[in-house]
Amino acid sequence: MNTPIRVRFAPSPTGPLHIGGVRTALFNYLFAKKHGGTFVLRIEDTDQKRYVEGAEDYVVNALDWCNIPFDEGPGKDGGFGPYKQSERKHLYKQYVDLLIKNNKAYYAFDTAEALDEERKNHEAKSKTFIYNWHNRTKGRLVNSLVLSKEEVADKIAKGDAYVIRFLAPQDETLALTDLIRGNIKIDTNTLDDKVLFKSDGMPTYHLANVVDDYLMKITHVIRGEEWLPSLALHQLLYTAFGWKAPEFAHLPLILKPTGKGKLSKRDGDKLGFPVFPLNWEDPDSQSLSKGYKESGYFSGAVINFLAFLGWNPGTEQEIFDLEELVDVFNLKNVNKAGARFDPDKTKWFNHQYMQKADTETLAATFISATPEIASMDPGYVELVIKHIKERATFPSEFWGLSHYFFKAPENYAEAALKKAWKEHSKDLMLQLIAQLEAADDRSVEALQTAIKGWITENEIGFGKIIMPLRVALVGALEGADVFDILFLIGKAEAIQRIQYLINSH
RNA sequence: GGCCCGUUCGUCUAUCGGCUAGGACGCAUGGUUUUCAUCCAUGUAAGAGGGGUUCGAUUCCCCUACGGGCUACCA
Repeated sequence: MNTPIRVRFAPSPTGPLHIGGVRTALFNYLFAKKHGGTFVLRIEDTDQKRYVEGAEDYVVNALDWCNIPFDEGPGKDGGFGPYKQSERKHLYKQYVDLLIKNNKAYYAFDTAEALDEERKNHEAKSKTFIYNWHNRTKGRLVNSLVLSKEEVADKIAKGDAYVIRFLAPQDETLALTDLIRGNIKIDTNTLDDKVLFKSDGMPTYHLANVVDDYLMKITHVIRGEEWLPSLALHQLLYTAFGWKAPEFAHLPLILKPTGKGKLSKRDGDKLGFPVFPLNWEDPDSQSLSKGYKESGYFSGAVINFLAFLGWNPGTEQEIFDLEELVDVFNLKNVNKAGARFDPDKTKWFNHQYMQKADTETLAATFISATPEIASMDPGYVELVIKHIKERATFPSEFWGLSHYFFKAPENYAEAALKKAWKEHSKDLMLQLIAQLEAADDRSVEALQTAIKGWITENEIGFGKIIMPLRVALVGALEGADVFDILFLIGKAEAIQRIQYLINSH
């Protein structure tokens, strides 16, 4: 009795998929998986002018990286294909003709220039030009509502350009339902007669969207709030066709971290955080926009923080993997208000995921990304990672955090030297070398016991030993536990580094 | 301008008429680390304003303000 749940993510290939788009895809995915449904990807490329080469592949790759692959879509036919609207072009005309036949739509021959002119005139009188009931049969507009049947047929036969407009009903109050926002009432007199079919023979978004959702048996339309104003039109279209409309849910928008408006590409450039999942090189300007992937974000972290933009589980748990999200996701917990994007919190999420990440994998990527350690033993690198990952948010920080595990410092930080290197230091370091040579170095603990014991017994003071030792090993007063460093690089290397500091100061 | 949606700490949010308004990020302070970071603890800080409804409103209704979206032969 239950109809199978089918949702779709329907981006337009006009550029790289924006992080807001990824969130829409994610919520669709979560909803589908939660209900054992199907997640469909449909490419809405009805506007050839805005088509951008590579954008479609980008969407697929991005979803793939995010681990939210589609069940049906381009290259994955589930019996409802094709999944690109340009390949479905032939389907739409018959539906719009049906609307014309039933007096739900009409031909309009107004040129773009003529309409622009109307708009300007209205604006000059500080009025708004709306193509609908109050002027479609009056004024200067040319359409099949005012022309005779013969005139219309004649114009079409002659090859005059035309569009097909929806005939919005008059004096009706529409009761719309949104799963997130509840009931919305709309006066149909405020609606305009939207173009359904363009003069280039392509449908507009509104027509293609409704027809395809119907043909693809979509049960729930989960999309961004920017579509809320179109809900009335879409509902009306379903009614006009005599189809049962799907359920609708409009997601709150993702807003800029600071300032006004919704998150845009420029915010990322300006504030230094990605707004795209993957790198994107603009084919025209050749300019590169950084992606989350290439910036060192874990896809799980990106998904996690995206899920929390406009949604929350109602509990105090914040870290969720994809499966857990599927488990607890609920449209009822989606907020109505727009959510400001917070780059700091995304970094915090990434830090959390860094701690959970597999050290062997981290070591492997670290090695391949760092020429200095290309020939290092992966086991050793993994040990190093274990010691430094708690201080890292991104893998790109690894080298800066761990270089002293691989090579001796080439110079010493001025401030560190000033603080740690005193009159007695040379002598003490010489003594330390002697202690190290004799020390049991089979474990960190043994090493630590030996050195600490020596310091305590002779009442030298930890600072006098540990600080210059750290400077010798690291080159600065920073880094991991000094005994961990000592143990990992080995006492021979450590002695060499201490000797070098003694000789040079 | 018109239409629609929204409004709890700086930010993301919990609260489904009865709370000292909870958590997280950020920030501050303290502790751990004789380093730095992490980590831990504590602190900081909110219900846009005005009317109703009610014994009682952050929660329900209305108005105003503010924010956002849409207003193309773009999606």
